[in-house]
Amino acid sequence: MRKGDTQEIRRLNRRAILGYLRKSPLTRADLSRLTGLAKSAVSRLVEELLQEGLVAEGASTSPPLGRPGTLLHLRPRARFALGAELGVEGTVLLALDWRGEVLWAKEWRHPREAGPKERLERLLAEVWPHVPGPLGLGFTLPGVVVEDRLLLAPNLGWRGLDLKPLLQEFPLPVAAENDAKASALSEVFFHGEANLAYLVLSTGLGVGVVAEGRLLRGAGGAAGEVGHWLGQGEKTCSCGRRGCLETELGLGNLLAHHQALGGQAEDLEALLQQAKEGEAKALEAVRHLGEALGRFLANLAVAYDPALVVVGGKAAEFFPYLEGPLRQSLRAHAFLEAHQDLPVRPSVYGHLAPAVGGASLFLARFFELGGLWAERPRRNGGRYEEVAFGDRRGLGA
Amino acid sequence: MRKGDTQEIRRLNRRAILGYLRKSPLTRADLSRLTGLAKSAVSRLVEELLQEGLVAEGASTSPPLGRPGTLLHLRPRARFALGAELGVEGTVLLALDWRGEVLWAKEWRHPREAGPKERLERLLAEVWPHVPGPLGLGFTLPGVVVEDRLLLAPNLGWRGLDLKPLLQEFPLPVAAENDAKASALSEVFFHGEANLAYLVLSTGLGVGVVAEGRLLRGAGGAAGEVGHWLGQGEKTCSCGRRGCLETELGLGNLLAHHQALGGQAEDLEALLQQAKEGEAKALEAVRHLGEALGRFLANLAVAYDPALVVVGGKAAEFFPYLEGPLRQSLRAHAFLEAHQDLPVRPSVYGHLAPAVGGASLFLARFFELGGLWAERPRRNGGRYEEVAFGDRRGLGA
DNA sequence: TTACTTAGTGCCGAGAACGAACTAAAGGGG
DNA sequence: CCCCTTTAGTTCGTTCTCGGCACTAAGTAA
Repeated sequence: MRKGDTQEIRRLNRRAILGYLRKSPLTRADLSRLTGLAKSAVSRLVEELLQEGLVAEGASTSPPLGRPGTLLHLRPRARFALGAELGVEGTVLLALDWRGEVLWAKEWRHPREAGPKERLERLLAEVWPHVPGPLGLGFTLPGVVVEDRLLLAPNLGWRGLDLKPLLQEFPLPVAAENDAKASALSEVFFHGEANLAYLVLSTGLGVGVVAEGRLLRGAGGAAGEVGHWLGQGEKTCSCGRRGCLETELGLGNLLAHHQALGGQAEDLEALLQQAKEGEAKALEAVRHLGEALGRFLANLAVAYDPALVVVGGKAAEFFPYLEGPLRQSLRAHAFLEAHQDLPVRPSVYGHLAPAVGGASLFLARFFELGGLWAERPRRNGGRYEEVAFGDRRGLGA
Repeated sequence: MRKGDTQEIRRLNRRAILGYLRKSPLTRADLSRLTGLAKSAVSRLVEELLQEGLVAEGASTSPPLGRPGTLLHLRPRARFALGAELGVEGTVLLALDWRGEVLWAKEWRHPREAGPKERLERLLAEVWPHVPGPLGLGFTLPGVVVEDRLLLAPNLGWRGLDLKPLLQEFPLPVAAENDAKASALSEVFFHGEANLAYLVLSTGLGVGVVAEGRLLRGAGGAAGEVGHWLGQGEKTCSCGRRGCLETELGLGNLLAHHQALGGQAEDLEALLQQAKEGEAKALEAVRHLGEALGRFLANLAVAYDPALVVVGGKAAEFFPYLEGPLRQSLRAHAFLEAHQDLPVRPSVYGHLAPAVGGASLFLARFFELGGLWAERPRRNGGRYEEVAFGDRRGLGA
C-alpha cells in the first residue's frame, strides 16, 4: 500500500510528462492540456527535465493563431539499458535506448554443456567495458523465473537455481526474467498496446501476457507457460511429462512432420529455405502447423483475451507461410466474433527480441519512476523491483 | 496516466490507513509505523475519518511499557453495497457490508423465457426500497461483460446486449460484471490472497483470475472463459462450437455420465444426495469428474499461476467428494512442483458467492478511493469505472 | 497600429506531510 | 512518594508541490 507525499506527486507528474513526450514532441501548453496540470507546474517540471538533460527544446510550432510554442522532445540516447538473452543456442547482448533503437549488439555461441556460472561469467566479462552508463542489465531465460531465481528451464536443462549470488557480481543493477514475458513487455513499451500476448515459439512454447499494461507473472512467475498445457498427445516433453502442447506445436515437431511426409530437410533453416522456394512438402508441413496454431490461438484468446498476438521465436521466420492457415483456423475456431480477426503479427526485432525485452525491463522502470533514477539509487542493491505500474500487492495485501 | 496533486496524496494515505484498519484494529502509532507516515499526519487523517463516521475509537492497549494507545477500528455497517446475481436459475439480491457480512438476502426464480428487460425491471423494483443508502449495486451475469455491455451469455441465451439504457433507470450507481470475475474479486477483497483463480463450475465453466490484486479482464472482458477452451471432445457446446471443455467438465455431463454408468438421478440435487449417502455409481461419476478437473487445474496453473484456486458454482457442493481425486490428479499432472500442492478450496459464500462478488465491486472501489465517495459523486452518471488499483492504461497508453 | 489569441513565466496562497518539541499516561525503582 | 523511562498522541512551524491569476511574449488579422 503505497503512501503519498510531495515527492510521490512529483514522480507521478514527471511520469505523465515523460510518458506523453515519449510518444511525440509537444509544447508545454500541450502537456498542460493533456495532463491536466497547471501551466506553471508543467513549466517547472520541464525546467527540471531540461537541467537533467532528459528533455531538449526543438522547433517552434506555427499555429494559425497566437504565439508559437516550443516543441519539447526526449533526447535520444539520454538514457539506455543493456539487455541479454541466455538462449538455448547462444547468448545475445545489446544496448537499447528509450526509443527502442539498438545501439549495438553482440552474440556468441557456447558449448552445449556450459552451465549457468560459466555463461554468466562470460556475460559479465562482455558487460564490463560498458559500465558505468546503462540504467541496468536485464537478461532473459527460457524458463520460469521468479525474483532472481530460476525454477525450471527444461530446454536448458537447468532447474532450481538461485541466481542472486551470480548477479551480485555485476557492477550495475541486474534483473532476470522469462524470455516471453520480457519480450511482451518490450512490445507494450514500444508499441503501446496494453493488452497483448507475445508468443515465443521455437523448440519450446511460451507466452508473455500483458493485461492493462501490466505483465502477468502469477504467484510464482509461471503464468503463460502454455507450452505445458496438456493436450491429447502422447509424446514425451522435455519437462518429463507426456502430452504437453509443446510436443505438438514446438518446431521440433514441424521438422519431424516434414520428414514423415517424406521431406528432406536436416534442420529448420533448411526447411525454411525450402518453404521459401515453394517446396510442396515443406509448405504442407508449415500449413499443418499453422492450422494447429490457429486452434491454439483460439484457446489463448479465451484465456487472456488479448487485443494483439505477436509471434516471436524461430516461428516468426516462418510467419509468411504460417499466416494464411493460421488465420483461417483461428476464424473457424474462435469463441467470440471479436476473436475471429484477432490481429496476429510477427515480432519486429527478430532474434534480438528477447534481449530487447530484457533491456526494456529497465527502460520501462525508468519511465515508471518518472526518470528519478539517480535520486533513488540501488535500493536493495540495485535490484530491479517492479516494471509494471502501481502496487504489486493488491486489495488484500 | 494519472496526475497528482495534494488531493491525490490525501487519497493515497487515507487508502493506506483504511486498508490496514480493514484487517485489524490499530492505534495511531501502529498506523504511523505501518504506513511510514508521520504521527501528525496519521492523527489528522484519523480525525477526519472519525468525523465521517467511518472509524471509531475502541479499547486501549496495555503495553508492557509506556502510555497505552487507543485502538481504532472501522465501524461495522458504516458503508455497504448491494450485489445481485442474474443466474440461469433465478436472481439473488443481497446487501453486504465492508466486512463481508451479508446483511440481508432475497432470491426469486423467473420464467425460463424471461428476457433481460423483464428481469432487470424486477430487480429494480426490489432495489427501490433500499435506496438511498448503499454505495452501489453490482450485478453479475454468466457471460462476457465489458463496459456495461453483455457480449455473449450462452447459458442464458443472450448475446450482444447493451445494458446501459436499462442501468440508467436505477437510482444508484450500477455496474455489471461477469460472475466468475466478480466472485474472484470478492475472494481477494475479503481473504487477501492477491493471486488466485476462482472457478465457477455449474452448467458452464468459467474462471475469474486475480493477479497481483487486480482482476484480469482482457481487452474485451473475455479473459478466463476457459469453459470454451477447445479440447479433444466432440460434443456440441451451448456456444455452438464443438469440443469445448465445458461439455466435458460441465455438471450436465456429470449427470449424463452417472446415467451412463446406470445411475438413477434425475437432477444434480438427487445426484448430490446419492453421493452423500455413499451410492457407488454417484461416487464413481464424481470421482471421474474430479480426475478430469485435476488435469484441468494443472493447465490452469500454468496459464495463470495462481497461489490459490477457489471452487464455486454448484460444484462447490460436491467438493467433499471431488477433492480427493482432484488433488491426486493435480499432483500427477502438475508442471511445477509448486503446483502439486496448489491449495484448492470451496467458496465460503455458497450460492450467494456471485452476488457477494457483485457487491464487492463497489466495496473494493470505495476502499480504493480512500473512502472519498461523496466527494467524487457520480462521475459519468455514477458508472463504476475501475475496481483494481492504479491506472488501467499501461506503459504505452 | 491595434485587437485578439495562444505560449509561457512569476508570484502567492492552499493543502498536505514532516519533524521537533511538547504533553499525556502508563510502569518501575529508589 | 517522586522521578525516570517509555510509548502515545498533539501542536506548531517548515517544506514541498500544485493551482490560479496576473503578466509578458510572440504571433496573425483587420
